[in-house]
Amino acid sequence: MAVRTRFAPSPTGYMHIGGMRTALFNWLWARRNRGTFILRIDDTDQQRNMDEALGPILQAFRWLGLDWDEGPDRPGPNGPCFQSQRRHLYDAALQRLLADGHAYRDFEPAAETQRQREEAEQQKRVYVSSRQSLLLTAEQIQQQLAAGQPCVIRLKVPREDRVVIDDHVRGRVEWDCSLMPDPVIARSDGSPLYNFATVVDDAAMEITHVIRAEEHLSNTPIQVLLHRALGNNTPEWAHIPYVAAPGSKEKISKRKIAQYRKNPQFQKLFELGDAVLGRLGVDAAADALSPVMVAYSQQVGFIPAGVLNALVRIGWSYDDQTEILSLEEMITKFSLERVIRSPAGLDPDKLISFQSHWMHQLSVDEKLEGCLQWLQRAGLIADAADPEVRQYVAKVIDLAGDRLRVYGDIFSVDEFFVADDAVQMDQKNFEKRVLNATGAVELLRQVQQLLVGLPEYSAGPLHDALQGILQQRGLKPGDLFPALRLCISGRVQGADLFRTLELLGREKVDRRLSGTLSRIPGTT
RNA sequence: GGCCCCAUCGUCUAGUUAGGUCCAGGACAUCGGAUUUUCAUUCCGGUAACAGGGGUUCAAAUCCCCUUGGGGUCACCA
Repeated sequence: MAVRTRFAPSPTGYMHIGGMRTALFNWLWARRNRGTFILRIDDTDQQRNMDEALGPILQAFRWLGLDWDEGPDRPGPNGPCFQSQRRHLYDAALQRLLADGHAYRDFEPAAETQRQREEAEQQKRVYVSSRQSLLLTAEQIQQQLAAGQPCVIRLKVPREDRVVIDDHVRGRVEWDCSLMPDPVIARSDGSPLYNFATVVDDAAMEITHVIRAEEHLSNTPIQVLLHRALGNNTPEWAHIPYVAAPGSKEKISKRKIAQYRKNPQFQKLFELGDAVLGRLGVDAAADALSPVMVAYSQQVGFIPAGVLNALVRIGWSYDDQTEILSLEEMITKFSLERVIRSPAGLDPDKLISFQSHWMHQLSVDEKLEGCLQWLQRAGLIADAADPEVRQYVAKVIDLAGDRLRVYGDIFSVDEFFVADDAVQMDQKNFEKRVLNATGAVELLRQVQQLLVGLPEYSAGPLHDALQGILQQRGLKPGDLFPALRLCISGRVQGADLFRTLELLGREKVDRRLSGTLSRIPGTT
């Protein structure tokens, strides 16, 4: 039978990193089996603006290159992919269940049910539904209905049964039905609940493998029972571990961002993110964007290959060696059997490491397209289409080399883009290397003179000339290079100094040197 | 609390189904060293783990039991 998997997010307005990992596993399983991947929208409880809430989710899929065979924009042979548009199916199934006696109308007031629940808990007794409404005769039920008495519809759990599944990752898991309350499958307004709609749709869409996070494991017996009651074939199950917060076993959550900021393991990612997002005018401290969301990595300038590689290795491995995998390799190598059982924490450091690896694989042209976008959004370049700008940026990228891990890292060499008087000076090092270093200022003046008159302003000659001064004066590289770099870029560290000088060019270097040196008090 | 799940270096994991080749392998992080004008990269090297206790066995990270710990879930949310 052809494999059909689905990922069914509810439109929340953002794509969660953990959900993305679940989606990836579903997608991978479908692709590796030449099956079908379905994107279904679980919007049974949503009143908000669909476009707005769904947009970011589809956007995340498109960005990462996970395509769907059936989805919001392309209904499958089994109907639309919005649950809100499949109501007739749920209604029909409900009628069937009611007629068969697998489900019943429960007129018990919610407060009363709640009371019983609490009472059972107090008495340390397992709570199961009272089923008082089952005592009603058909006439009584009609009367209640006619009187407008509200009721929910519950599945009548066969209490003498057991549910046993053979989960692809967890193995055999079983439940005793005598311990289960009758789950509500339709609200008093007749609308279906998640567990019910899911089962109806999974069956209608002929889903063969339900691959979802472990937190759904407790929903499984209910869904199995529902499938049985409906006479469906039960899909195969694979409950993958949820994605935990770095260094913990707790499910990673959007609400705990403030906590994560204090987490040393999250340090680097936040530093990277803050630096980039700050430049883009995005308030990273606000709730709107956080590392828990897929959009965060995109905004910071991660590339799909890096994110995908990090995601696939959370809770899954191919063997004891393979770390680097392209999407294509994942497709051929992925298997449910090698999904790990215990929760796995997202490792921000490893994310960055995978990202660096894949970024380094990109050609200068590919990096160029990305960096141009970031530079433009930060207002550091005026026109990304301008051939001269493009050529210049390409050179900067080449010079930056491995320092460019994410597109946003282009901001770490912003000395190539800001105005001469807008260079941010590392004041502390400036004092140490220039102001308080004996003879530094005088040396820099001599260097400035030398550079202005240098016949050929390129890395080689620049190197030779500067080395020449050092030799002449019996100085070490450390006496000049950091100081010079500071004057022209504001930083003590960076890419090759001579190539930096060359790229910046004679005029800029001279202006920056003049500007910096003129601000030094007590000198003329 | 009930039900269910999980437990190997700081982290992600290999090894557990078929016990021996594992005084436990890889990757990231970290620490040292080499290269380099600095940083980054690259290359070498180091530190570092089978939660605890009982069994079974000639032999257990691997099988069984118990304990402990962690987590998920218990809605007219998804």
